[in-house]
Amino acid sequence: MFAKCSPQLDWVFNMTLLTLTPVDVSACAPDGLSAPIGRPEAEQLAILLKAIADPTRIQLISYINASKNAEACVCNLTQPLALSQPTISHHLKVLAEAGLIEREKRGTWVWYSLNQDRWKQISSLLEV
Amino acid sequence: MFAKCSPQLDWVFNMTLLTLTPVDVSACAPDGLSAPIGRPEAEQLAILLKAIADPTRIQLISYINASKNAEACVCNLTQPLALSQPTISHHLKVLAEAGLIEREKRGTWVWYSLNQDRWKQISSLLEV
DNA sequence: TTCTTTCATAGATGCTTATCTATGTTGTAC
DNA sequence: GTACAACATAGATAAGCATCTATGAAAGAA
Repeated sequence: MFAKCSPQLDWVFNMTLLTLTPVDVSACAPDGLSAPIGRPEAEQLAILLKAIADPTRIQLISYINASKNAEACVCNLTQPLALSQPTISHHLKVLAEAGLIEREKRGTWVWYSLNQDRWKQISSLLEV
Repeated sequence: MFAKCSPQLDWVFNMTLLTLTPVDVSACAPDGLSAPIGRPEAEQLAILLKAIADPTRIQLISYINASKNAEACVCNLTQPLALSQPTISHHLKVLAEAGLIEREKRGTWVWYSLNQDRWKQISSLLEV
C-alpha cells in the first residue's frame, strides 16, 4: 500500500502520476521501517477519493459509462437519478474538477465522458 | 468501470467480493448499453470509499503499514499525527468497521494491522 | 428581435462528520 | 484491595457538504 520500502517504487510511481510529491525513500529506517505518507500528500489523495466517495457520483459515473458512446448530457442524467438539475450539475462539477470526467459542449448540450487514464491511475494507486 | 456489459464479469465478481448485489446483466440494452449500478450498491460502495477518503485515515493506514511488523497501537499513532487519543481511536474505528484494518488486543495495548485482502478487493473494484 | 431549452451559479438549509474534553472500562503492577 | 496506563465511549461544537429554489448565461428557433 501507500508506502513500502522494499517494493515501493510502485508508490513513488503512482504518486508521480497524480502529480504528488514522491515519498522520501531515504527516510526509510534500516530495520525495515518504511516512510509514511506526509500530510500534504494525504490531503491531496483524500480530495481525489472524496470525489468518488458519494453514492450519487458513483451512479453518475456508472450511468455515463453505461450510456451510448460512454457519454451523457445533464438532461439524460437528471431523470434516472431523481435529482434536480442543479444537483446533478454540482456533482458533475466535482467529478470534473477531480479530473475523473471530461466536459465537452456541443451546441446547447454539454456532454460528459469518463477520463479513463485518470481511473487507471487511481486503480493502480490503491494496489497493495 | 462499474458496469460493463461485454467484459463485465469483473464487475459482478468484484461486487460479490464486497458482498454487494450483483448487477442485473439481463437489463443490458441490445444496442450496446450496459446496466448502470443501482442505488443500494452505490451507497454501499460510497460507505467503503468514504472510510478511506480522509487525510487522517490515509495517514493512519500509511503509518500502520510503515511500522514494524506492519502493526501499531494507538499510543504509537497519536504523537506523529498530532491529534488527541480519542480522535485517533475514532478514525481507527471507522477503518475497522469498513473492514480495512483489524484489531487485536494484547494486554493493555490494542494493535491495529491492515486487512490486505480487503485492500485487494478495493483495488480490483476500481479497475477500468 | 423574442421565446424556449440546456446548463451553470448563488444562496439557503439541514444533515453529516472531524475534533475536542470529560468520563468509563479494562488490564497490569504493587 | 488501590493506583496507574491504554483505549473506548459520550456529548458538544464547528466545519463541511448534499440538496433545494431562484436566477443567470448561452445557444437555437421562430
